[in-house]
Amino acid sequence: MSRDDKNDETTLSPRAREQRERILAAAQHCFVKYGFHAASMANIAEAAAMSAGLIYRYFPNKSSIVLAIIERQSEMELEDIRALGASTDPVDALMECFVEWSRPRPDMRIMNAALFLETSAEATRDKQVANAIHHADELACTEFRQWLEKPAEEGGIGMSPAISERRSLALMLLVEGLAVRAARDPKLDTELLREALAEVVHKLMEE
Amino acid sequence: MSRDDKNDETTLSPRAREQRERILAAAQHCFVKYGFHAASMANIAEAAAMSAGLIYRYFPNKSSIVLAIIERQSEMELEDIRALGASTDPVDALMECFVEWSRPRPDMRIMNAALFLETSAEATRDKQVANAIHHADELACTEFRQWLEKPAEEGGIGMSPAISERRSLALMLLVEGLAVRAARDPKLDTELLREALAEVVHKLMEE
Amino acid sequence: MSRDDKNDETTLSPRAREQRERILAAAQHCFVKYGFHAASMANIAEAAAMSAGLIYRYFPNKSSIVLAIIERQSEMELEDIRALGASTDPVDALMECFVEWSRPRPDMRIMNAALFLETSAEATRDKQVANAIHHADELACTEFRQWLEKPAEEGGIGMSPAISERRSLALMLLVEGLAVRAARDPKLDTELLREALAEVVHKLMEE
Amino acid sequence: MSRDDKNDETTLSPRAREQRERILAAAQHCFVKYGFHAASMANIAEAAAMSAGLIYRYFPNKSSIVLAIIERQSEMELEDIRALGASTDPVDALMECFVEWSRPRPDMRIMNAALFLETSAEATRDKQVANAIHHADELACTEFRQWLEKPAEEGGIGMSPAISERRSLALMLLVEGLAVRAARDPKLDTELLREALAEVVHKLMEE
DNA sequence: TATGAATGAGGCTTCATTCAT
DNA sequence: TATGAATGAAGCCTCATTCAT
Repeated sequence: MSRDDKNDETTLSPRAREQRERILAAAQHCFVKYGFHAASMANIAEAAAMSAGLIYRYFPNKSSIVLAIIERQSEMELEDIRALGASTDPVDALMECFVEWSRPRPDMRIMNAALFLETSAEATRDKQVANAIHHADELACTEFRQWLEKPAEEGGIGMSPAISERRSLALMLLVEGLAVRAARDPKLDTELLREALAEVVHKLMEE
Repeated sequence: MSRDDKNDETTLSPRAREQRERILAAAQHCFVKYGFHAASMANIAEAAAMSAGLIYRYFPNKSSIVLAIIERQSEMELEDIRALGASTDPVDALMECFVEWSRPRPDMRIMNAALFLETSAEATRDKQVANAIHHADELACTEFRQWLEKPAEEGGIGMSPAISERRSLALMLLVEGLAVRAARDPKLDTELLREALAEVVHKLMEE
Repeated sequence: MSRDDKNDETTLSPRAREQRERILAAAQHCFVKYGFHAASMANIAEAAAMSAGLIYRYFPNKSSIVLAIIERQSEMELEDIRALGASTDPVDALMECFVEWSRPRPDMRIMNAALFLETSAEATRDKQVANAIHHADELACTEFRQWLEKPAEEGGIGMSPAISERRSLALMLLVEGLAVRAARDPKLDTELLREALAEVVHKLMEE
Repeated sequence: MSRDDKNDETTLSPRAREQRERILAAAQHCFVKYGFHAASMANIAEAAAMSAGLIYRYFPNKSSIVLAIIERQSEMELEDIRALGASTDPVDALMECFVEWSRPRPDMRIMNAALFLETSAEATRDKQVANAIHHADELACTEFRQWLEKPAEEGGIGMSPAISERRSLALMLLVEGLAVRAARDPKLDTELLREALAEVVHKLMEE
């Protein structure tokens, strides 16, 4: 969370912000394609159409880029979850997630299954990543609970906190399992998946 | 699956098989600790208490070790799933998985959450890994279905194939979500998790 | 000595001279702090509160700055020696040198032990530096001799040229040894040093 | 002083010791030629006729090589001082030092004026270097004092400790000044230098 | 005049892999 | 069979220098 003031988004010139964005997009592309470790700064530089040296004007080192990507990714996850709550049919929202995550070249979207899994694995080894992830997960979990507890008069289910605690966890397992599936079997029969999801999700939303 | 004949397990001398085993155990240890890319051949050689050069007598290169580890891992997954079916209480079996996966140093066991996730991510990029994984997943899924469909007279639930197809998929999502949780939040409250799992699993086992 | 005409001090506008001065002061500061090689143009630019690019309007490259600093330094050395001759007690003057040279942050003064030593070492490798230094040393030596030979009626010692030739060399060894000491042992007991210097200097000033 | 056990000279294989020696000789050569910072690992590798990577089997990084060279150099300095005490005429010994130090290519000897000066300058900036140097200087100073205090019946001067404290410091200044001269003016008239040294040294050896 | 973004070469270091022994 | 020395390519990063603005 604590960023170098130099790169603090609030004090960045438009140009600098633009460049950072370009680099992050390139990095995201390369990380998806090769993985965090296998992607080289040269790969990223090429994808960003700039020299490798220039990247270091905007990021102090490679791992800060990784971290920035992880933070961005976490934000996307949160948005996904919010979309899930906002959608008429949560199953549709989940399916959309699956399809997007398993797309071979998700250029436009930060969230990507392989990245998500690698990030999760990295949390096991890198304290900084672990912290970033933990924070993101807390937000995600809260979001799930608020969704389940939203009163009926607001169009929600109005689940009791005692139950929502368990159910939100179950939902997280499901969503994260979806990410694993997206990576391991991107060609999974979507109809079958939809049915399976529909069943579980509905069971989980009953009081 | 198509292995170099030289290393085909059926033609291997006992000595060779032993050495391969030693190397794989060491590699597993290192991959868990550092990740596939960050673990070096030197790390593995040291963990195996042999010279780096010797490893190349048993494996043509690093990625063949990775592949072998992935295959072994898949076998362990299968065993986990079988244990799940065999246990009196599947929830207990799941909890055991979670605890083992999230252990900081699972020296004795091949299956490990971080490894599983990294492997899954790698499937996105490496065709060979993808194939190995796909095969493993099919076996796993079949196992789940057989468990759900086991006739009542044999102590099973006797679920109908039409339903078990969906439910086995849901179970996989759950189990794989568990792996993600184990990596992202190893200190997760196990009591809460048990309750959440119990609820979903029981719902999924109802006709 | 042969400078680029563009930067010849005689043809420089006051503005340009001012800028050069600012750069040199910054460079001196950085060279003392980091050493000739470790100090970067970016460091110097920051210390001079100007852009890196602008420096190149006043100096063709980094090594020309190094050379300019060396020349300035030589001038300071000469002043030190003159101060030594002019002071009532040469030992006091030497002590002052030592203290200034070994100061951690001699911001105001160009002469600095570490810089002096690095410069001397560089003379071994760079012909231009060697020339600059040789010239400076000749002036310094002459200064010493003139001081020793100054007639008694002018308040001097009136040493004979035959002897002053040797003694001035001995004095240089002493002063330069002082620079080495300042770098190697800046916390050297100044009282002891004063006594040691007093003894030798007085012996060297006897006919 | 505290070395990595792996590189502890007492546990090194003959081969390893040989290689370390080869690397150090090459490094010494390059450091003299280019300076500590300007000499690259590639330079050293080439001079040692081995690949750059191989150097890292024997030294963990460049600065450990620098430190090793500094330690060796300090040992040579000590030997020089001992030779000075042991020689019939200390002035001869000093002259020999000067000549050796100022040789353009002192391949056989570690001690070299430029290296000595650069080391001294580096002590200003690097704590590890400062420590190594401080230790070396203490030994050197002790050596000087023991020489001056050696009783007459053993062929010494038998100087009193009170005086030797000052005189040994003066001698160090002189010797170190000699190093500076060797770097700054390697073509200095040796006859003149000898006379100058003879005079001061003899004065310093009188009670 | 002044900026600072941009480059490209080069520096240090690691590591999979080979090979003489 | 086993070692571990050796290599070379590649990775990350820094920096003097240039150039469009």
